[in-house]
Amino acid sequence: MGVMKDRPFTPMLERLRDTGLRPTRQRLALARLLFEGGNRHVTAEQLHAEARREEIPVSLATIYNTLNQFRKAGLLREVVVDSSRSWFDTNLEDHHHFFHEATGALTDFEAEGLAVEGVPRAPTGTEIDRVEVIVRLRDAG
Amino acid sequence: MGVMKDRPFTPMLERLRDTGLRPTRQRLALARLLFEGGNRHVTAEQLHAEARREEIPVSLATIYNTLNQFRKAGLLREVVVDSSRSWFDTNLEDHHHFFHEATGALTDFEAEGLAVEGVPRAPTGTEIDRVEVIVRLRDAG
DNA sequence: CAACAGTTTAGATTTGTTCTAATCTGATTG
DNA sequence: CAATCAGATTAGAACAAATCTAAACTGTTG
Repeated sequence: MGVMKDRPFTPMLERLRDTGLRPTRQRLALARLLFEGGNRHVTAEQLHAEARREEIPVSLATIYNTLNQFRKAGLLREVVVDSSRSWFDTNLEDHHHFFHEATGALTDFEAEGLAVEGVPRAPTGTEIDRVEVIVRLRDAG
Repeated sequence: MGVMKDRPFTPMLERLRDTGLRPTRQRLALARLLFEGGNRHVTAEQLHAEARREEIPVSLATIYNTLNQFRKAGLLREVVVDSSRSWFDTNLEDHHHFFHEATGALTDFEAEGLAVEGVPRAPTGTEIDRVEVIVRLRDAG
């Protein structure tokens, strides 16, 4: 509801064109890594390493450009949980995150079933953009 | 409940000694900036600038050391809202944050009155450390 | 297929943070 | 109260993530 879900087989090429981004070799290849095969979280360095493994010729600068363009185009969301690097999340549905401090592992959980009540009103001149819930985990003891 | 609150006039010196940190000139001066005069949020650079203004001779390295030691000692909490820098919060009570994306302004709101319900159980082997709520704000339209 | 705006790139740059190793200082002890 | 020494501070180097630069390249359009 709300979010217009892409049909699973919309070719990447079309999806990119729709955002106004030219479907170049690099963007197409990165889009495939990111969007084919389920939701995922990546950092720029991770995606770069993965691209190298798949022998996709793409520079780190382009990885950063592309992640930011995809984010601006609404194809990705940034998740801020870790002050040392930026995470990007392909899951656009309403959801929240588990963050395991010890390992840096980031996992989604659906917002369905979660209720945040009693959020105070936004300060004058502002309005609420999004309520983000981060559940920080430690090893069970 | 839970959090042992310091009496407001516990001298800084004692508070530091209690944490096992030697009350040096620098730590004492920084503790005064941080803890006297109400709760606040600072970045390392901000605190350094402030110290310079007050003519407290302290290096940026010491600011970082001190903020991290205070955090480990439980005198400060780190707030992760912004992937470009670390914020430290002197408010140790149970509370959450407004974050105004446009200006970078960070504000507290009390957890009292807020209810987060339906948080799924923690993945096996882990347990919930803390549930953090970040209310991201945009300019009212 | 010419032309050009948009894209990619290597490498330099910037920024926040941590590290290093030399110097200094608060606490302890005789 | 002087000597000692673990712990603290420091300037500057080093590091890592991210952005910028300007030159080369490539989709698209006419």
